[in-house]
Amino acid sequence: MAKNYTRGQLARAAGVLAETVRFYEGRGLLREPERDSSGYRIYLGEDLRRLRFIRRAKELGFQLREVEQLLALRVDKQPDQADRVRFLAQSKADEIAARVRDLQLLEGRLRELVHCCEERVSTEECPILDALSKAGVSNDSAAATGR
Amino acid sequence: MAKNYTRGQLARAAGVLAETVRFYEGRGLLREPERDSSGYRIYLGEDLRRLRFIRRAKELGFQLREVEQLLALRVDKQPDQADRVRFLAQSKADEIAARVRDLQLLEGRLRELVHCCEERVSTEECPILDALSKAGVSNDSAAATGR
DNA sequence: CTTGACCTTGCAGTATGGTACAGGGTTTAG
DNA sequence: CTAAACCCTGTACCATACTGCAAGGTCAAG
Repeated sequence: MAKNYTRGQLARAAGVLAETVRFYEGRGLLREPERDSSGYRIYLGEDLRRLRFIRRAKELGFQLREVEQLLALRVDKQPDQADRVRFLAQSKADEIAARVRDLQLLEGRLRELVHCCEERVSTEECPILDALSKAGVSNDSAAATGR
Repeated sequence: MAKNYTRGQLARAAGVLAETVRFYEGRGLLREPERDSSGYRIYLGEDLRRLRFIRRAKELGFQLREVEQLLALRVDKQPDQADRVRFLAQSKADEIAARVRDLQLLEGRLRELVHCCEERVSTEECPILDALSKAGVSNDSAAATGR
């Protein structure tokens, strides 16, 4: 029982609009599907899985370009590209791990804030700004000359 | 030693463009700063912390509207609003926790993929699409009528 | 006292990611 | 057999978030 879907059915099943499906097809995120005798798109279960992945990944804060990269991470029986895929997968995994750490930091601050509210402590003692103070690309050294 | 910054210095110290600072000011994400005798904006350390928070939160996948909400989570000595703040902080924390779970799932899949590459296993056995298969809003039941 | 790097304002342009028609054909329920 | 609810294509429009430019003022170095 391999079901097929029309564009609208696929969209509904994945929780997006039908127009979005066509947009993703244009962007190359979804393949160009087979057509029936009257030109209607015929989608399969794998398309649904893919579309759901795209939607979920977007919700996690990835841009379409990044989702594209994630979806491209398949070896496709060309073992000479395995090293490239491995490198990309590792980079992406590390990047996600860093993101998780920051999100957990922020979550911790928010939970502290909840606690402060319960204890009616002034917010000054629960600063949320400190949650994300990692350096990153920012170059503090070059600035602050007093004026 | 409380340093002040010009717009450009603040921007550089936070890792954004000077024009972005003005844009954030217009959006209300940064306060309207004091001006010196010739109209130049004078920023303080707290502005830098705030701008860095905005940048980092954006990198974590929050929209400016959400960043605004996060930054608004202060009680400001009005204890009657403490319950509202507590509720918002809790919701946001829960939301982040869910996001973390999904990201960790995806990270796990990527690490598996790395392993598959090392072992030269076909990617068919390391499907990344399964990483994010949670239901969410999607209503599978209504679709798939075969045609 | 000029040159270059900054600052000011207002406003226009860009990139991303959809979202919404218009004008037509198809399919299915009553 | 008609009406609703789909589907097709092309194209225009939208929100979000910047990003750049023009026209001018300021400031620090040489």
